[in-house]
Amino acid sequence: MNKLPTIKEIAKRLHVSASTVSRALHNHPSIGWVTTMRVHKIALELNYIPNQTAISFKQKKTFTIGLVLPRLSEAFFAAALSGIEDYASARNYNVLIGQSLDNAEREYRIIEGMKTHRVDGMIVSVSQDTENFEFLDDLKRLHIPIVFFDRIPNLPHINYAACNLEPGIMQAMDYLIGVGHSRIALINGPVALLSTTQRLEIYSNGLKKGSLEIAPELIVYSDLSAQSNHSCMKVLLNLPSPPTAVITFNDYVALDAIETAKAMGQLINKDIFFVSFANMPIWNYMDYPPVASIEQFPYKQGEKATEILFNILDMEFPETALPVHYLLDSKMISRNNN
Amino acid sequence: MNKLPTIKEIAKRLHVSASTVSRALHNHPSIGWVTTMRVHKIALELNYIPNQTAISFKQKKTFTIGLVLPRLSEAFFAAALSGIEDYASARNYNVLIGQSLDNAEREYRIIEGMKTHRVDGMIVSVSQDTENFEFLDDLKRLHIPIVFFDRIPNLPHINYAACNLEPGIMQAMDYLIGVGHSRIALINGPVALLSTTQRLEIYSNGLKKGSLEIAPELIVYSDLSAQSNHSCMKVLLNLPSPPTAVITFNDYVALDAIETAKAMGQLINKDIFFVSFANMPIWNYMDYPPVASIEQFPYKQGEKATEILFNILDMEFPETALPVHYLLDSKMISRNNN
DNA sequence: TTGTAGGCGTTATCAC
DNA sequence: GTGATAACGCCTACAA
Repeated sequence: MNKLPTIKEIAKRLHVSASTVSRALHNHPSIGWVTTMRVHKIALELNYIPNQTAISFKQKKTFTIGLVLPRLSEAFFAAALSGIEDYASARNYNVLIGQSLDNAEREYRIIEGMKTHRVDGMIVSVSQDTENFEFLDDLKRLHIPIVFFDRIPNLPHINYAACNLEPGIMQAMDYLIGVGHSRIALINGPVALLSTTQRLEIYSNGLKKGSLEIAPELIVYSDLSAQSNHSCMKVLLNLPSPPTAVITFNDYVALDAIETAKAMGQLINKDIFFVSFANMPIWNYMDYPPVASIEQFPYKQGEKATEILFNILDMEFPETALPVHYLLDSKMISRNNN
Repeated sequence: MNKLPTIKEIAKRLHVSASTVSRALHNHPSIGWVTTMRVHKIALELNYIPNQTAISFKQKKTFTIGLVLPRLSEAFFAAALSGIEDYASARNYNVLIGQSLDNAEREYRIIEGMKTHRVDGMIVSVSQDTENFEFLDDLKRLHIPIVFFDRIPNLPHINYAACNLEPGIMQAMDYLIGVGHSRIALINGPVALLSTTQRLEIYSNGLKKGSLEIAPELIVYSDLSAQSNHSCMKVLLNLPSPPTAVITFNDYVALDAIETAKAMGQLINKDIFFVSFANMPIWNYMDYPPVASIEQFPYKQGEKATEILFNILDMEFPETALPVHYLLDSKMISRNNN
């Protein structure tokens, strides 16, 4: 049972003290050039691998950030994760990941784990049914800064990176109204979500701006299940005066809605037009894509959230940091090839 | 600057020793019922949060597994990650993640980091150009078991979970030949990948089994870039006797190939048929999906890899563990609705 | 330029 | 049942 080489082991071989080795390995200027070289040489020979658990323990710093996402298999979050991992790894930080599956209790357990793990910071996109935010107090006590991302709880004094839906939706509404649509529907999401409220509000403003009346029957709510998406679309098409354009809560809703519309004999981008949120890369390959997507740049959002987090981590007195709100402007991507 | 409560702090308050508190918190049977209760009560009052960095250091165990994937934004790997995270979190393990972006050097650095981090085990899907596997020696020295997954290096004595492509491809070949195709092309991947060789071999066997000749001009190789995918398909369609069916390396290749075929005036699932690997959920929404997909069950593969890893972690003498090879049978999913 | 000593929070061993 | 003590590997005043 041969043990792993430690700093002490290197010290013994070179007849110097452990502190000298420690300093030499960090290229501390106070250590002589010769000694430093000799230490590095032996370290290489012995294949010394520093023990991060000891370092983390001593330094009270793990070089790890915790990331909590609702669902890793959703393209949007996978892209965000990618951006976060990129940014963190460039800063030599590790990413500890947890998926809540939109379950508040699971989410709580994940955060609990990350607290005991003493991650240096957290990035969280909260689950749909999270109502208890007591964990924020603990995080404060532990000096673990947290940045929310995309799914933002309605709380004061929090850091977040998110998308400003306004520009994208307004562009889409302007466009739709501009080409003559007057019956524009909205398949919205769960009312508990902030972004649902936002969509509704901006949608209403868009109609107003275009001098159109709000028709309550054109606003429906899906719980985001496939079944619910389908039935929403069905309801809309069965109206006495059905919509000619539909804005859907996200791409997954759009997929289902488009499917339903086709099944009900509608010609996509002819009889009826769709606008969706998120812009899955895959749309480019589809035959009946939405006429426009409202791009929310998940990768960029992830990067930005990480940047905010690292800015806080780099501060000398993070506790004095003011909350940072980063709003990335959404943007309409048109697929109208007239 | 009020410090966080530690075991010592609890001990002081109760006028007992730190050892007693530690044991009580773990509900050790040797500690009296009353003491145990009192400790738990105070711990709750003080909101004691155990310091995992200290525990990891002391126990030489981090309750963390390292996961290295080529690309988090690929649906296949995102699904696998989801399976791995599920399994690990159910066992109260954390997942540390790194994406190599199919870059051997990046991958090396990630693994380096996970070594110093002293993860308890690793799951790796190697990058395309990884040739140096010296890190395996270090991992052995560190007693960090490693399980390879999906992308398996050609080395002896390794644990892995992967998909056996044979059943899926054979089913697809049988099907295609059965309905009368005799010009079946293969758009294969980079020759460096084991799975490329496998696809070629099984494809050949399939032809032989169906008493068809191997036509070398029907076998082309893509570097998996969109451009390369497109040009592969173009080459095939420009043959004097073009294929009527094409098996593509994966879904992304299929997307491009189908696009090219359409652009060149081919009617999908009429003039020409496609078979692809992986079965992205999105195909169900597409108008011209491949007639069949060879499903590789990424979530399940991820779960299985994790299961293998935990079996090793649970062993008393893991160093004596024989390599475990888990091959999940691929399966053809038909979209033929005749 | 280098060495000494102490300690981070927890657990295991041994003693009582 | 409980306590005292040492140890894990590393870093950092402070001393020399």
